[in-house]
Amino acid sequence: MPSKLSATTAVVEAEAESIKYGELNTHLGYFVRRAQHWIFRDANARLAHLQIDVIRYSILELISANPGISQVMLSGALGIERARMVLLLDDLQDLQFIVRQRSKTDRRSHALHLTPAGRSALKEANQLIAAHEQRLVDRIGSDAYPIVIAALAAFQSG
Amino acid sequence: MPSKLSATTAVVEAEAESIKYGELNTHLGYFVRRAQHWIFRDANARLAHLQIDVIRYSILELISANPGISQVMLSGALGIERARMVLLLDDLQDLQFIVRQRSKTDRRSHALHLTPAGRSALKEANQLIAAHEQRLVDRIGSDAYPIVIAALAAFQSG
DNA sequence: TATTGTTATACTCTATAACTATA
DNA sequence: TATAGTTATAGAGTATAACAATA
Repeated sequence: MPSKLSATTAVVEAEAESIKYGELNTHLGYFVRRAQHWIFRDANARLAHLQIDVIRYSILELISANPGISQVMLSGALGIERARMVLLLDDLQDLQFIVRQRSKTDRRSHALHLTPAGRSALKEANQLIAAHEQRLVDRIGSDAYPIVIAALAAFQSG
Repeated sequence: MPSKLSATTAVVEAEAESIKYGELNTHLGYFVRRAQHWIFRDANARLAHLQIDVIRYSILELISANPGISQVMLSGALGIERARMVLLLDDLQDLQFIVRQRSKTDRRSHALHLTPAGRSALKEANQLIAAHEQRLVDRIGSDAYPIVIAALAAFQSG
């Protein structure tokens, strides 16, 4: 940490500190938005060299946990429109991390699977994300962390 | 609540329930994303008839709490690019909720103020948001709620 | 030279609608 | 008729760069 800031930076920080947040200080949505911004920026930076971001990582993880899952089920599970999922899966297919197989029981749908390269990338991603997660624990406290996860899980449905 | 679901819906729900979330169940970022989606959808629906959303509401609240604030300070406080802030303020000005005044001390910057209509809209918005917030408390529990707010406040800086 | 507000551009994400092939 | 995947389009959000007025 620098013991001395430039005059410009000091002024900006002093001004930022003097801002009053009013009712926003009592609104969960405001804090959730700031937290998401911070978390995604940190996680995306860690995943960048694998050429994926947290959204594409989540897709890899879900295919890994549910081999042969269809595109609509994947879309529903992650809250992503199926039209957008097509493009995201195109990216992962271009990286040769996944394959789309015609379902044998319903020829309209694709059965999604990881390739060996996809499994390897996911393994590394999970290590990077574990380090990221530890940083979050350190930041909010190991006592509060499980409470926050349990509380936010209330928004899983509906 | 319907006592009976259509066959199609029942199948979809059964499939959705059988999905495994793997490592995602241990990642704060995943829960934060789902929570933000839920919270913003609920809050935006409540604010819709005032012709604003949560972002524009936050701007009104910050101008109210900091009369005469400049556009860059507002941008910095809310984490919105100043180029985007211009268009958001245009919207609020078109609604006649705010005015841009030339600063007397620095003619480059605008001093932002609420109009009477803006104060009135903000007052109603704060009531709508208070009801929304109570719904959040009910959903995550009044014991966990302050812990979650305090924990997520750790992402305010940096 | 640097900053404020502004305009412009490109990219991403979201939301819809429509098309095809299958069921 | 309905569904899975796809394509296309429009609107919103994000990120940059550049410009005029002002400091």
